[in-house]
Amino acid sequence: MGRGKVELKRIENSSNRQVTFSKRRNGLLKKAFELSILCEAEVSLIVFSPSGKFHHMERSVARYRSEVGRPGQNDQRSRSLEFWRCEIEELRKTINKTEAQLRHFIGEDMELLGLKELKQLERQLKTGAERIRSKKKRAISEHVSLLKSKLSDLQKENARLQKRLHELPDANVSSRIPEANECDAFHQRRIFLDGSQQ
Amino acid sequence: MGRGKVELKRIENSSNRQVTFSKRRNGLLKKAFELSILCEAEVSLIVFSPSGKFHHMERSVARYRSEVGRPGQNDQRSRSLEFWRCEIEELRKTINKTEAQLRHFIGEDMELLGLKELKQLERQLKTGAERIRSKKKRAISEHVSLLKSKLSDLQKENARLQKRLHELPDANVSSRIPEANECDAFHQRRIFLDGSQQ
DNA sequence: AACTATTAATAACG
DNA sequence: TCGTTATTAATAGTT
Repeated sequence: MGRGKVELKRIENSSNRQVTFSKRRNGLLKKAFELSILCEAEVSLIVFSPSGKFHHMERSVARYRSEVGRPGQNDQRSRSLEFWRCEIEELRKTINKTEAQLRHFIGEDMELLGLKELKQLERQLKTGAERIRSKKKRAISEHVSLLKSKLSDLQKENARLQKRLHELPDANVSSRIPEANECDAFHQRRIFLDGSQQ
Repeated sequence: MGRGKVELKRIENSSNRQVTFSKRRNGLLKKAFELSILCEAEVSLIVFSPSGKFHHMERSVARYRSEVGRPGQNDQRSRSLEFWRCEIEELRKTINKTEAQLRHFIGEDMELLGLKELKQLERQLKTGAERIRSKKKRAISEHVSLLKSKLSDLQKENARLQKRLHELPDANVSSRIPEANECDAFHQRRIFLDGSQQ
């Protein structure tokens, strides 16, 4: 159904694949839902996109029961589905709570916080900031040491190369050779720039 | 699609319902399979017929794992449970990630962070701390206003009571009554202490 | 289960 | 992403 039939194999064009995924996923969810309504079936459809996003459609006996108010058929299937859904709900709650805390740390969603919570938050932030600052200091000083040792190595290498150049007969040198001090300055500037960018 | 459209409600005729279930279930399974191939998606479709029969279609890492890792376990029930387990695993991962971020904010678990991440973290903390400080200020000033208005009300009430006491004959007063200014000072000191503790 | 008249889904395109 | 349209695919009712 479409302008021409498609053969059943991975769609190579990534953009086409994404579009087709989106359309067919919706179609599938719709049909799954229809089946569950028309035929009173328990349907559970789970789709992970290639990029890892999660989509699902579910209409189980348990849900139907709660909607219609019909007393339960306590068969194992619906109970096990129920169990997993509960488990998942719990996990989602945990995620929401943790994410809320996270937002509090960056100063969002604070409307419901009391003075006490704000104070605690501030203290935690202060501790955190101090620890991070000291960690950063350490990281920077390590980085600087590394740069210094690189600089020193390069300077030594420079000296060695210059020495070798001076030892060569003039005939082997085709173009102008920079003087030792020019060369040094050139290398040192390069190194300095590299360092400052990191 | 068929001779006339159908409305989305339970098919009352039981035989029609069974036929439709069978047809649509096959269609759904087919489409789910196509989606998984065309778009490289992980798809799990589980259908329980009204009479309790189980049908499913899946193409996913979980299936691969359950078939390759534990060859004996490929009965239908355990496979459907496998998907829920998978979903739960994903959620747990999300929780772990969020909690790690949270620990970063309080300055723990920073061993693996680079300079860039540390800088970003510091900036976020700073912003957060500022927002929290201003929110706290607002909360405190609101609290102080509240206390002030309470103070004012109490002072008025005091004045009123004292006036009534003075109007009474001396015989009705059993103990010493504080002077108006003593009373004021007492209240103001209490309120001041309350305010400074918060 | 097979058949078809119809509706629904969707591939390609804008 | 969103809408349109030419086509194919699914399927409701029928045999």
